[in-house]
This record gives sequence, C-alpha cells and structure tokens, in this order.
Amino acid sequence: MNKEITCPLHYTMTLIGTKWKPLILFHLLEGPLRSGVLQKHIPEISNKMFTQSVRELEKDGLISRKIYPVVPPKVEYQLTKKGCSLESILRSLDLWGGNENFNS
Amino acid sequence: MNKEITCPLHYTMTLIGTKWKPLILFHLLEGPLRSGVLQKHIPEISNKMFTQSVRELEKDGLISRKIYPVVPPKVEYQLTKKGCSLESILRSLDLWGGNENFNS
DNA sequence: TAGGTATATTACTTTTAAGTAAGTTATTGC
DNA sequence: GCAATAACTTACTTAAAAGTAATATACCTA
Repeated sequence: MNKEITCPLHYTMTLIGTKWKPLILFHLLEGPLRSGVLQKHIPEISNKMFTQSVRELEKDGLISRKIYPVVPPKVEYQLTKKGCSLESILRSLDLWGGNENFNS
Repeated sequence: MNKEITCPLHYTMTLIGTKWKPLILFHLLEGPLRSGVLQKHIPEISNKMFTQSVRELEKDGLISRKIYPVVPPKVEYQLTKKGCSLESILRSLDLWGGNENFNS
C-alpha cells in the first residue's frame, strides 16, 4: 500500500486509473490471450502503450505473463486471482458505456 | 459518442478514466456537497485539479453545479442522474481497494 | 539470402494530467 | 481600512501518459 491514502478508492485508482488498463483487463475476462490477439482486441491502443500497460499490470499482480519458448515467440497473458476479482466491475463499466450510447 | 470507439468500456474510460474523477463522484454519492467540503473530503487533490475535474465532469453531464448568490460564495455540486448511475461501480471500486489492504 | 512472423524495445515527440503559488471577487465584521 | 471567507482563476512548471516510427530477435520458408 501507498502512503497517506485516505480512501480505498484512491488506491484502486493508482492501479487501474488510466485509459487503457481497464480495457486490457476486460478483454482478458474470457480467458488467456496471446499478446498479439489481445492487442488486436484494442485496435486504438499503440504498440508502446500496450507493452507499457501490461508490464505495469503484471508488476501490480493483476495479470500474469506466460512465455512459450518457441519460434516465432508466443506469449500469453491472463488475469491473476487479483485481476479476476475485478470482473464484475469491468463488466459494469462496459455496460455503463453501452447505455450511454442510448442516452446521447 | 466519440468516433471510432470499438468497445463501450473505452467510452466510459474517456469520461472517468483519470485519477481524481471517480474520487469526486464517489464523495458525492451521499448527497450534494459544497465545493469546499467536497474538496476537503479529498485532501490529496490540488485546488487546480479539483476545479478542472469538476468542470469536466459537469461538461460531461455527470455532476451539476448550483450557485447560491450569497456572500461569501456558496456552490454546491451534486450527481446528475447519469452520475448516479455509476453508484454501484464507484462503491465496488472502493470496496475492491479496501480488500487490497488485507491482501498485501 | 530475402521476406515473413510474433513480440517486443528504443528514441523521440506531443499531449494531458497534475502540482505550486499567487491573485481575484464581493461582501461582512472588527 | 483591513482581515477573513469561499470559490475560483491564472500563470507557470513538472511529471506522467500517450503517440509515432524505427529497430531487434531469432528462426522458418520460399
């Protein structure tokens, strides 16, 4: 945990309070995905931000990275238990965004 | 809605995918608050980011701003219907952050 | 040996978020 | 007339997020 955080929500935001991290986690809800496949699920993200975001999510224990020693390289990402515990939140955030389409 | 967004969650993140916006919304769940009181609920936020964030939340229709023509000035913020519809998500995000305290 | 494949990394730039600190307004009460 | 008050605004700076484009690896196949 960090220093001087008064509200648990504040801590949550330090882990996933960015534009791309929830998207990445969301697309892993259906199960592990190869790096390239996951990235194609989010065509708007740049290659750089994708790598940077998965690195940080891994560091924070929300996803894990599995490397297969083959050529060409194969890497799979999947949610950890901690990452999985965000499932209902991620689905709700997606549904909420969808409802907005109706409202506006 | 924005252009070229493939996933509803992406839209959600363009509205509240920052460090402070969910915090502000969260503290308004219990009802309207005066500007100063709301800000004191989030001591970590700077005056500037507070103003900037509430401006954007208002522009995006998540909160409303009520000005009382008195001296010294009195301004109240409250969630709009759209803002209120985030209630369960905001509470879940806060609970999730709280559980992390146990886990780590 | 050139091109393809998948997964990156690196260097560089731009944009956005965030912080610091001072100033503004319009009154009331001392 | 001056301090206090609440809610900002402005100017300036720093830090973080995000984008672009080129390069690296390491093998396979044509």
